Amino acid sequence: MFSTGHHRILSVLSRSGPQSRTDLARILNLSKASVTALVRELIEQNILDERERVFGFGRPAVMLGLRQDAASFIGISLQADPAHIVLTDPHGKVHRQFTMPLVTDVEACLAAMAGAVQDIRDAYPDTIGALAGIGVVIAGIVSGNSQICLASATLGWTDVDIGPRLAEMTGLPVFVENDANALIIGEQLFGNSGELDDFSLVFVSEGIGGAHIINRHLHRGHHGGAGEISHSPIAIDLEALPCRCGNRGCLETVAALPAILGAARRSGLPGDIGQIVELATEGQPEALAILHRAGTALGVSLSQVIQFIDPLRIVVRLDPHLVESVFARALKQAVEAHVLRRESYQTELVLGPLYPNDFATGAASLAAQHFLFGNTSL
Amino acid sequence: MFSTGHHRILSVLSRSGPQSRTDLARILNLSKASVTALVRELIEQNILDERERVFGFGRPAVMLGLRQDAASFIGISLQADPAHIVLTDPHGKVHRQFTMPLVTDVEACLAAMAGAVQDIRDAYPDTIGALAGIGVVIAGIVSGNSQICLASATLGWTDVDIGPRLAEMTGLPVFVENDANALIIGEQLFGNSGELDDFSLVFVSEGIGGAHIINRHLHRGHHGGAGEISHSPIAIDLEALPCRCGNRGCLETVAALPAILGAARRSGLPGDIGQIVELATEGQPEALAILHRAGTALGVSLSQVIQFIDPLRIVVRLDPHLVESVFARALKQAVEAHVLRRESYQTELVLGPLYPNDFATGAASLAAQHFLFGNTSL
DNA sequence: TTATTTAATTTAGCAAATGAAATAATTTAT
DNA sequence: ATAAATTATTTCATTTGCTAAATTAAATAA
Repeated sequence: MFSTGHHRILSVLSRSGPQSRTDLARILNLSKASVTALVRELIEQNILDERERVFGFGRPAVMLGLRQDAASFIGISLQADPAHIVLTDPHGKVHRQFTMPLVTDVEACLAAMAGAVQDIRDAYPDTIGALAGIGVVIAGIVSGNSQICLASATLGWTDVDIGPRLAEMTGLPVFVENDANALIIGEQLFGNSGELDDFSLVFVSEGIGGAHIINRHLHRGHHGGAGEISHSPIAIDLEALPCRCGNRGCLETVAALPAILGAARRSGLPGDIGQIVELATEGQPEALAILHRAGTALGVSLSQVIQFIDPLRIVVRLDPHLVESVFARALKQAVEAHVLRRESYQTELVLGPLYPNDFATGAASLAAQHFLFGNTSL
Repeated sequence: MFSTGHHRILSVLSRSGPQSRTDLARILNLSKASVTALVRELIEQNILDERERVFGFGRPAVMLGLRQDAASFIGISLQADPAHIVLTDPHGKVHRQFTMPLVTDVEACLAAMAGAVQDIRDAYPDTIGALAGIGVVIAGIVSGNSQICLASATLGWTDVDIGPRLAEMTGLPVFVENDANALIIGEQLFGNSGELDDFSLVFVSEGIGGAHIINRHLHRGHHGGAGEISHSPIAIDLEALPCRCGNRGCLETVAALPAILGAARRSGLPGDIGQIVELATEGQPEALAILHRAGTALGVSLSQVIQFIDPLRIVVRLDPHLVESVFARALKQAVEAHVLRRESYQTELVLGPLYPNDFATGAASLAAQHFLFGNTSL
């Protein structure tokens, strides 16, 4: 349908906002003749439209923008209970969202997802762009391309081909991805890191997950497990707790949400993260210690990521309460202390809140990425 | 000069050995017509030649191979004193090698390198292929493309443009690269890991260096420092030594060659790695402990690399004496213990010797890679 | 010998991109 | 107001890199 040329143009417009034809030719190293032709076709297909004119010396440049109604995408997160479902446009704006109970039975889950898709289709005849794809997020391992869930502990699935099944049921392209990977694609496509060639993302919730964009592409690793960070051996000296992986002192046993809540409970503190953060802010010593230790542990792990991979930025997404807490300060301190001092340059650390919706939005970004970029690089 | 098509063919032949035209068409997803034309041009340029015929059912296939005299390459290692210089063919075979004292004065160093190149040119009129490029290796940070040495502690250089300077003096393309990066390109092009999409390499000598091939490409990281592993915080619990980076307990203070020799000296053992390994083999407790500790420390760091990046293989290059020692066994054990158990699959760990020559050969591979592959992927 | 099979080449042609010239829409200078 | 300059975009003839289909080449099997 669309050629690489089309996708390359969409890629630039999605990432850097409206550009003129001449800009595009320069950015993409294409001739102006080619850009004219490619843009004409994209306008005919109602993917792009002409925006305001920018006046300079000579003939004004006509800016070209990605239409909000070029297409729409459904994102489904099976990452936790309840499942979240969103409908987005190509810019990542959420137009509709709801939840439904997570069903672990494969057939029932497929039926529920197909039903949700049908509901959305019924409710949205054509006010926004035509539905162009579905993304599904699971916590677990997904095969690189065949869109099969190889293993998921939360769902209890092994080698389940939800991708092809849901595609058949809905008649739409379906993309399945691991939670951290979906989150980083969402950050790349819908977030603020689209211009970066290399960046990493780590999220902290029930577990700790990580993913890397390397050379503009998601780095899956050889068996799809790249970005795994939760079992970094971090607490050798401290009272190392046993981890579900069999070792002791893994990052997850110190810095994941359940670990923080568990430590708080053992210290007689309330079992709610908001309250714990508040106590720490008021100076309560146990709360401070627990959050400080968790932040430091994650910081040390991130310093390793920085040394090994040297990304331009690491995005850390965590509970909104933690974003401005001791946890965050300890994290930054630990990174400062453990990263080899560099004259010119420092990996940027960006902390932001993680909302349950974000996984579903990430899921939608998978479908959007495919629609906009095809298999293109740049 | 050569198109992407040519380079893609050379890439396959270099990596997988001789192939028929039909094989190439299948491997590269090209039409047989294209392969015929591209191969004809490469044969006319004396890059390829026809080899033996392989008989099957129908018409026999003519195998095509990369000519040993297609071109030759000079590799210069300024990684340590003395500097090593090699002359190789496109398969990485070393045809001539020698050393010269390392000079840290920039002008003197350039003059020495240019002189060495001229000597080689004089001594080798045209018995092997025409000289097609020069690679230079330094211990330090090199800018991504402009071939400028940004910083090197051993040489005391900052922002020195040896690449362009040497290119001007010799009239040949020059490629400058960091030591670990050159080593991994050498492994990819001249070694046994050419078919792998993702692998990592770590070497242990005066320091510890690492590099990653991701998606067939060298991953330099945003400021060229990717692969940095020597300052992983590893020895928190043990008697952590101060490191030149300012922290304590870095991997380098435990597992690098000087660290091992230093620990041995403090225990009253001889200051030679061969003797230390021999003592350990005989069961001498201090020697065993020192090597075991060093191997374990490196193993723990590598387990982190495996979790974060999930490469298909990690190549570890170290002193020949260490390859079959307690160090190696401890390293493998530590990796086994710390990597999250995987059902189907395990990152392969390959230990091999590191000879002083290898950096120079790696340097030559940089030039060879450019000659053979251009800027191509696959 | 003849049919079959696989490899390689030829041929005509397409799709994407290009360079150079032409056209369009402005601002600045006169 | 008009002409000159400037920059954006389009047109058009052409090149580049590839392909599909038919053809030729060189072998084996019957």
